[in-house]
Amino acid sequence: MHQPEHLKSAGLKSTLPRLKVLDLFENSKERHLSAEDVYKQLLGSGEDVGLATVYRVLTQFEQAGLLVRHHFEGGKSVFELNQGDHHDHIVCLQCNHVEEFFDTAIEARQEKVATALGFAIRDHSLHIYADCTKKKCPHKR
Amino acid sequence: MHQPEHLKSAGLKSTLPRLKVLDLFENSKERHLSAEDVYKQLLGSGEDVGLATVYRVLTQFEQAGLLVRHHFEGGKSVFELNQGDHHDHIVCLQCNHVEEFFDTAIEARQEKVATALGFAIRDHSLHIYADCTKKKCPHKR
DNA sequence: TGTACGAATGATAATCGTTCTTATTTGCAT
DNA sequence: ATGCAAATAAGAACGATTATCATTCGTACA
Repeated sequence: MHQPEHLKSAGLKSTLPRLKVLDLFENSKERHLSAEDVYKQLLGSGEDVGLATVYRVLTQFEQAGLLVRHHFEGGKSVFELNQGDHHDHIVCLQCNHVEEFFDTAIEARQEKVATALGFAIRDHSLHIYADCTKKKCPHKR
Repeated sequence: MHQPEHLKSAGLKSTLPRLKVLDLFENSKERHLSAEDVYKQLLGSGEDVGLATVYRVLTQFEQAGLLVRHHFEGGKSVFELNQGDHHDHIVCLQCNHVEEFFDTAIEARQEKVATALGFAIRDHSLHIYADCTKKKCPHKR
C-alpha cells in the first residue's frame, strides 16, 4: 500500500480523510461509488468525516487523475479508481450493478464518426441499461 | 398541425400549456431544449406558464413517448421531439450545440457485447464530447 | 349551451445532490 | 516544538427538480 505517495505526487497532503477515501476505493467490494456511498461507508466504519469533505476529496482525486467520474442516469455522480484502462459500462436495471466492457470496434467507429462530422473527441461515455438474462440476477442489491 | 390528436391519443387533455410546449419543440430552431430553455422561451413569447407546469408537461410528454429525455453532463435534463429514429449525440464543447448521428456498426457491436455478457439491452446512451475542428465554431452559443 | 366534476395549473414550499463559507484543526517544513 | 498554509467539519446556500394545494380549466353530459 503506497497511498501517501499517490497523494504526494498529486500535490495533495496526506490527510486522514483522503487516505480513508482512497483506501475505500481500493478495498471496497463495489468499484463504483457515489459521494453518498463513500460518506455512509466511512461513517459506518466509525470514521468522522464531513459530507462536504467527501465531495471535495472526490473532486480533487478526479482532477488528480486518481478517480474517474461517471454520470449515470439518476442524477448523481459515481466514481471509480482510475486504472488507466478506459472502458464503457452496462448498468443492470435489476440491481444497479455496473459491469465494465471495452470494444475496440466501437471505439474506432466513434473516432471515425466524429472526424467525419468535423469534431475532435475530448471525452465520451457509453452507457447501456439492460436486463440481466440469467434466471436469478446474481448481483445483490 | 395536428397536435391535439397527439395529446388525445396519449390520454392527455389538450390544454394551453401543453399545446405551447409541443409547438415550441416542433418549431424551435434548437431541437434540444432543457426545462429552463422551454420556460424562458415561453415567457419571452408572452405566455404565462409556471415552471412547475413545464417540468410536469415535459415528464408527461416523455412518458407518452412524444419527447425523449437525455442526460448530458452538466446536471440538467434535455429533451427533444421523439421522431422514432434512435440516434446518438456529439456535444460541442465550445458552444454546447448538439449534433446527432447514427452508426449501424456501433449499434450492432453494442448488441453483441451485451448478449455476450448476459444482458438484454433496454436502453443506451452514447455521448461524445468534442471540440469542433473548424476554424470558427459555426454554432453560436 | 350551461354546468359539474375531475384533471391541470401556478405559486410556492420542499427535496436532492452538490458547492460555498467560515471558524477551527491539522500536516508538515523549519 | 512551533507556525502557517492547507484541510477540515458544520451548516448555509445553491440549482435543478418534485411535491403540495388552493384555484382554474376542459370536456362529457344534461
